[in-house]
Amino acid sequence: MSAGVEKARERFVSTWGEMASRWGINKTMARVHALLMASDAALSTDEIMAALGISRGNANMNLRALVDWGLVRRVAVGGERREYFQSEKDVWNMCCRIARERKKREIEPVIGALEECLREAGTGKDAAAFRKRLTELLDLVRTLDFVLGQLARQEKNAVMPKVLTLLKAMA
Amino acid sequence: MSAGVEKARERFVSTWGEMASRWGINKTMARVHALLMASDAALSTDEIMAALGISRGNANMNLRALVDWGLVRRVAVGGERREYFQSEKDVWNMCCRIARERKKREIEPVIGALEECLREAGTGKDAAAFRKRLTELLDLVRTLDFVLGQLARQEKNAVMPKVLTLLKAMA
DNA sequence: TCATACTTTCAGGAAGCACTGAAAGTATGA
DNA sequence: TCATACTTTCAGTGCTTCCTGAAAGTATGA
Repeated sequence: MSAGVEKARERFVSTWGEMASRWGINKTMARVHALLMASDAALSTDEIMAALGISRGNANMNLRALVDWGLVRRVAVGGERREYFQSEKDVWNMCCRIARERKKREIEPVIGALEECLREAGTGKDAAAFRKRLTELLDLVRTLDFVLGQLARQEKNAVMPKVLTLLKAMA
Repeated sequence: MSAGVEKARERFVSTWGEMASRWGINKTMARVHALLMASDAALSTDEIMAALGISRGNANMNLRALVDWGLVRRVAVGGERREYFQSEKDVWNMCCRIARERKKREIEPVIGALEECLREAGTGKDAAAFRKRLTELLDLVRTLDFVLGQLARQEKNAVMPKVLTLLKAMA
C-alpha cells in the first residue's frame, strides 16, 4: 500500500493540534484525540506515548481530560490488564460533546457574570449606554448558549441538521 | 449616582478578558476591547494604558490587532493630534466581524490541510476507515465554514436572524 | 528645516502554562 | 499476603507567549 497513509495520519495529527491550540484547547490533548480518531484500533497509553513522543504523565493527563470531555472511551481488550483508549467515531456526536462541554464550562459562567455586571451597573443615568450594550451582549451570548444547547441535545433532538439543511437552502 | 457603575465596568472588562483567553484570544486584547465597549466616548492610547495598567507597546499592539479584526475604529477628535479609538457598538456586527476573521484565519486553512490529508491518504484498503473519518470531518468543518460565512455576510444577508428565530420556534 | 507631539517597533525579560519522570498508589492473581 | 503490572500524581523544569520600555520612526506646524 502507499506509504503516504502514515504521512497523512501525521499531518492530520499536527493539523488538529494546531487548530485546537488556536481555539484555546491544549495542543497535546488535540493531538492525542487526532491520533485516536485516525486509528482503527484502540490504543494503549504506551502506544500513544510512543506515537507522539510524550511522557507517561502527559499522556495520562490528556487522556483523562479527553474522557472527561466525552470524546474518548476506555475500553478493555480481551484478557489484557492494560487499558486501551478509543475515540468517539461519529464526528457529529463528537461535535455535540464539544458543544455541551464548552457551553457548560465557558458560556454559562459568562452569562452569570454579565448578569452580575448588569445588576451592579445600577440604574443611574450615566450608565444607560453601558447597560444597553450589556443587555444586547447578554442577548447575543444567550443565543449562542441556546444554539450550543440545541447542538448538545442532538441525540434526543434532530432539529439541528434540519436547520442546517434549511440554512443552506435559504442561502 | 451609584458607585457600582465603575465596579461593573471593571467586572465586565475582566470577564471579557477571561472568556476570550479560553477561546484562544489574547486576554489583553479582549480587555482593551471590553474597555472600549463599556465606554461611551472614544479613548486615547494613554487613557487605555492608564485604565488597564499596560505599557504603550502593549496597548499599541493590541489596538492595531483590534483594528485589523474590524472591531475597533480610529477616530479623529476635533483639532487634536492624538488618535482616539472607538469600538463597533452594534454587538451583532461585532459578532459578524469575529465570524469573518475566524473563518478566514482558522477554518479555511484547516479545510485545506484536511483536503491535503485526504489526498495523501491515497486509495489503499488499509486507509479506508481513516479516509471515511476524514471525509466526515471535512464535511463537518465545511458546514461550520458555511455557517460562519453566512454570519459574516450578515450585513448583506438577513438570513441568520431568521434561522435563529426558526430554531427557537422548532425547539 | 527644525522642534514637537505622537506612534510604532522590537530585543530582552517576565509570567503562565505545559511537560517530565520518578515516586506513590492501586488492582490482580498466585 | 505478596509480587507484579499497571495507573496516577505532582514538584520541578522547560517552553511559549505576552509584555515592557526605550529607541527609532513619522507627521505637523512654525
